[in-house]
Amino acid sequence: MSRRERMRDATLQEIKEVAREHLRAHGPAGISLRGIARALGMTAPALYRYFGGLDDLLAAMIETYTNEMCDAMEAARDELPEDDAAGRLVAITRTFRRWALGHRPEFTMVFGAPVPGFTHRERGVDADKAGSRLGGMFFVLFAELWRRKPFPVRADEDIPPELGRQLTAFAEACGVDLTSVPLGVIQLYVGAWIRLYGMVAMEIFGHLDFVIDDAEPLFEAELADLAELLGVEKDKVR
Amino acid sequence: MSRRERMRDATLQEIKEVAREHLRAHGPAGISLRGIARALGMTAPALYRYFGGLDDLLAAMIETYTNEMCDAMEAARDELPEDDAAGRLVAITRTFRRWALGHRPEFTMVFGAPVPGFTHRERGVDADKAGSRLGGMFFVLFAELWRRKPFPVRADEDIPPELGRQLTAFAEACGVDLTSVPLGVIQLYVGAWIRLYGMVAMEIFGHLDFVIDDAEPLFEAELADLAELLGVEKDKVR
DNA sequence: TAGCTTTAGTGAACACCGTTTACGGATGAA
DNA sequence: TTCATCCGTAAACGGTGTTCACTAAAGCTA
Repeated sequence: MSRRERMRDATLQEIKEVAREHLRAHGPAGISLRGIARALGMTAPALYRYFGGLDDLLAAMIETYTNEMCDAMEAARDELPEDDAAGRLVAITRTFRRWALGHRPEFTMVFGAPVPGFTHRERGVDADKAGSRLGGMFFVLFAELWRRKPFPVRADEDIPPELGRQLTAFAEACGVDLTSVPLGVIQLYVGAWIRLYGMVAMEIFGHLDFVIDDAEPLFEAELADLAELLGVEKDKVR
Repeated sequence: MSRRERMRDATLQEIKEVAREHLRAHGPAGISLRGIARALGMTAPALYRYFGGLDDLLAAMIETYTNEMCDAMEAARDELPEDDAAGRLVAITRTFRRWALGHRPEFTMVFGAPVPGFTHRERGVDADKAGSRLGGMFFVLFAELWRRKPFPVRADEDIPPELGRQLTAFAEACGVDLTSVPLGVIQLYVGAWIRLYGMVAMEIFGHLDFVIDDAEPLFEAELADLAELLGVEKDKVR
């Protein structure tokens, strides 16, 4: 790695660090190329040597944060033995919320409403990759849990064909073979993921303020509900 | 009402109309005082006679859209007889999603991540009012449904005291008397609201794209699940 | 009707922003 | 030593929210 490459990499990293500081200090809307450049003792156009523009920087940030979050969740998962799918699922779920609470602006960038024109252009591929990694993480554990100790799910014939088609396509994209897991498991997984997202997003975005002041007990109750659905013993949750 | 007041009210309305056109054409980030003023044949500072600034205008827009959405839902509800709580609940739920799909930018403003500095300052009171109206609408139907034909819920003693306290406070704020409805109903309601929010928000924000292309079957499946939980007959849903 | 007050709207200015362009140096390779 | 590559700058364009001093019209009052 040449000297030049090292230098380039260093400032690239520095840019992302300062960008994060600004994000944490002033929120997603407080990120500006000029501001970052100023903090770095540079001028704004210099940043165009490193990013195609503001949107590119934001996309890179989103990718970084998504991976960070996934890493945190995988780390929490790997603290438990591989055969404890239930424990791992619970750990991963709690970590998701904890990470969100400790990284509110980052969570907002990753899981909030995307800025139009930004969404489908630059984000596209990367977001899908990140989404699959996260979604896949949960799904694999779901499938694992079901294989070890099946929990009640909707019968294949009770799932509308159109939904079944989509769930099948998703499972295939996750690399899970469909012969070992019925469609109902996939549907239950998607439902659980929606509940988890809804819970945390509402809390972070302040949409739960009108009903509740501290969301932790509610979250734990929801978690317990989900665990019950999956046939997880109560002592695994508490 | 004086002539001046009528004039003032007319331009005020005009401003909000143009603002909405810009919102629908260019998304939430595309709303600018200068742009609106230009479309109205005015200059930007003139708008300060009507709104304290951009944030105030955005807050007013959010309030308008929230009320519109609630109106649409109430209208859908009132098409069914008062004693058909189940049917009303289903109708209201579908209307929520339909409204969101037909008003994506508006939904994003109302239910997306708030801009910091904006959230807790101007929004505060109004958002709470709107949130209660919407939340209350669902909750009242939930309570009604349970009173007519109780569905299984968590026993009071199985709900952690801290959560119970918060649920109680919420029910009181909604004006529902607690003697007629157990805590479990409130908890189930909150859970259902979270699922509904999660489902629609993920769809609108594109966070479901990696798993599904058309969310309608999934939504209907989730709705059927919820209906089952509430002991609603299958033919009420389909 | 004359005079005064309130109000809507303007123009200029300030301080930001993203982005493009042309240009200077320094670095690295031949 | 020469030459190309790359990093960074300065200047400029067009956009933004917001403030301030100001004008002109509308409404009220004596």
